[in-house]
Amino acid sequence: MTSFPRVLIERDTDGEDSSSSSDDDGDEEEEGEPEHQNVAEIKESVVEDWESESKKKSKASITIAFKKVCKVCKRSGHEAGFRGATYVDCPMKPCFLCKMPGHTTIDCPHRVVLDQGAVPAPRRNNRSPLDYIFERQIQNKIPMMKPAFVIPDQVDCAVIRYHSRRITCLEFHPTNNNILLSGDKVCVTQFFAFNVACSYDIAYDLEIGIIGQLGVWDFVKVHEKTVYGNIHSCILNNMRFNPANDGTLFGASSDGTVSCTDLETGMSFPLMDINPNGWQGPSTWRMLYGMDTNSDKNVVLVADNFGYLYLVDMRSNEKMREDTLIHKRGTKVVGLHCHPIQPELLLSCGNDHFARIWDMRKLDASLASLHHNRVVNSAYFSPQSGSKILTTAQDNRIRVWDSIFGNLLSPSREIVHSHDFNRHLTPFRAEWDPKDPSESLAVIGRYISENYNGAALHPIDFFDTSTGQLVAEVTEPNITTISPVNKIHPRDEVMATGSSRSIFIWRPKDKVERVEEREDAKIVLCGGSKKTNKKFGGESDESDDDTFNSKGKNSKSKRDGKSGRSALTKVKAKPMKNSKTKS
DNA sequence: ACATCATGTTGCC
DNA sequence: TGGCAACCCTGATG
Repeated sequence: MTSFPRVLIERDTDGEDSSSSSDDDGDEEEEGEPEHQNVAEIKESVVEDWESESKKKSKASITIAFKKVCKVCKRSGHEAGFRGATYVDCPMKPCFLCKMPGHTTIDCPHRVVLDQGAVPAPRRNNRSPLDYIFERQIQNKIPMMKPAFVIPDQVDCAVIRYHSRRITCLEFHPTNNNILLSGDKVCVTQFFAFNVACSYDIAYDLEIGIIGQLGVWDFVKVHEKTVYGNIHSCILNNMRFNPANDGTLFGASSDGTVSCTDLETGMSFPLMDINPNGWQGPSTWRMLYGMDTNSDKNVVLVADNFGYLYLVDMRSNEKMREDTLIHKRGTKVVGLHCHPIQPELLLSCGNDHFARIWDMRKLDASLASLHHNRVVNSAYFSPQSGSKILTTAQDNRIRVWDSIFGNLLSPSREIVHSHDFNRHLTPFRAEWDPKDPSESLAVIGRYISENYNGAALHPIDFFDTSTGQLVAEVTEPNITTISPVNKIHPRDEVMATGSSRSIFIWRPKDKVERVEEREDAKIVLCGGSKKTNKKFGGESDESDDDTFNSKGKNSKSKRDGKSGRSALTKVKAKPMKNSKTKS
């Protein structure tokens, strides 16, 4: 409260403020805001000490100042924001975590603080007879001792500022264990901006590709300071390796093509173009989002922003069937996933608040529709048996659906977890640990921060979805940014994280060399200036050839870099043009 | 320690 | 259905 100014005046007429106070829960006109009814008087430059104001304006001075208002609800008397490393919510809004009114995240029952950090509610639904049946059945099948989860919880190496924009997807190489692919995305509007302020149709006429970046990084050779440069590709919404040839990668692109990129050369060619007639206006321009490959059927599956699914033969590049509407017409299909065992089964999810299970032989009706309250960011079959489905929705809930022991009408588990939508962040997606034999470990980054000894950090959460328990929250003091993209290695005890423009490789603590050893050359700084997070990329060793070494010092100063644009040559991510031209 | 800005999407009307 | 605001913990930069 020391941050409140002593003298307050309502900032006047933000047109929408009145509307915002009306649209959000007009029920909460509590006595905490006596001055709200007196705005007119206050605007008459009645100035009050904020503390006495709460005691009903007794005196008026002449001083004029601006009243501090809450940046969330635009009202006075409180202020949302950080107090040190703890974020204080606006009390006028529903809980930012569970979305229920009446409390804030600090008091949220889904954010019980134990030791340090957040523990979710054990589960929302009461146990049903199905649960007990499930337990009895599964107990006969699994070993008595459930193997312990392996949590890669210590940063082993990192590439700082690898990409020029935020990272959108990560993919481990299917055969080379040490290769990580990363994609970023230049937004269409930015594309408009720097390409002479043109629009999509002009770009189309000019045959300008929309540029996203594809990074290929050998994270073991970071020691030897070898980082492959970035390969330009078209804007990637999703990528998958070609199951028949791990040297090529398929990409679903917003330009409506399925691209096939050769990782050696960086050359790519379109497998399919769903805008064969070119630009007919934004209402008809189709963009591809969800994608997966099916090696049994030799098809690439992609889905677009109008709800349609397309199948392309990988070898002949022929479309396999008529375009099929699989989600509400006009809504984006953001995710596709093929069942790991049964090649006919397909899972899709999209902006119509549904995830759907399909039999690919009979796509006119879905086998099941999993309803969510908000947009579904992702939906994945469990990696081994495919019997469970993990979905992430924008209502801040992770759901597990059981196709064997559950009825799929409602999730078998709901975990409240902070992963809100934010236009600046890549959408969060909960992902299975592909190595977990019990198919229960899932990872997802957390939006809201926790105060870790004075530092506001956004952990990466590991859930045991079979119990709903948070089993690990992984943090690193030097990663102060949110980590929406996380991928667990399919074979090694490794996890990759994309956080803002940087990539981090985690391993279990006992598998990481001691810090003294790794300080030498495990953090590579790419591109831009070196103002980065504290230790990572801190002081640079400019005498080095093409990378910066991390010194692990200056963990205090966040902006301690000096100049240092010079020393990055071949390693760096090519900076995007950042022209300010706008029409 | 601030201010600014980039600029996507959802959901409502 | 199309148009249009609101959007809460961003992150980089100056």
